Amino acid sequence: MIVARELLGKLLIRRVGKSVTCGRIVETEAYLPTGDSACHAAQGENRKNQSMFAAPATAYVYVIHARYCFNVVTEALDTPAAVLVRALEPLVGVEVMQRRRGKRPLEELARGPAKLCEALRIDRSLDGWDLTRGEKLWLAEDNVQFSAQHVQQSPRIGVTSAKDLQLRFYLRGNRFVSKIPKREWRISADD
DNA sequence: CCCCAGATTGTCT
DNA sequence: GACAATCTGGGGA
Repeated sequence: MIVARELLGKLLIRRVGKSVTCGRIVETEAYLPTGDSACHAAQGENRKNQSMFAAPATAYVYVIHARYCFNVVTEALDTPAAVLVRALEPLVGVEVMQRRRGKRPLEELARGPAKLCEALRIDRSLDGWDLTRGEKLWLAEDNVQFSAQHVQQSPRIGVTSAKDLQLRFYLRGNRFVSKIPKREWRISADD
């Protein structure tokens, strides 16, 4: 949950051969190891979710509705928690993303968890990938400040259980965020 | 095997 | 905002 906030503003970088694509994280959701029925590991470990039980900074990539979604594992070994990255602001390799996603406006390239996976070509082969290796797929700091924007909190999108938990975080006013609630009811303190 | 959930998306009204 | 298309893997028979 803390990591979900910390990941906002960070860069997600992907290299496939010579082509590099990179985006700034503007929207995340936390999935907790306990008391969260929406967490994929709530029913214990299986082949599909086993990378959630891996070390922190492991990638957890799963398939849903015939699409991929990308998570960062956040807790210690055998404690299944992860942060879903829901939206990116495309920064590097826009043409490559457009080739992968079809020629769409900039806002449509990575606004949504499965859209960003298509734009960065993230698939199940990256499930369990160590994000600290600094190759293929990794995270980095952004030089650009976003202190002018505040972190907004809301319930998670699309979940059918634990709807009440406010575990989604996004940059208020950012045009690359996938969905804005009718009412923005709670603002978490900005660092 | 069969059934079906599911952290989605695109299209249509 | 409603809804159908899409498909993998878990769980039951």
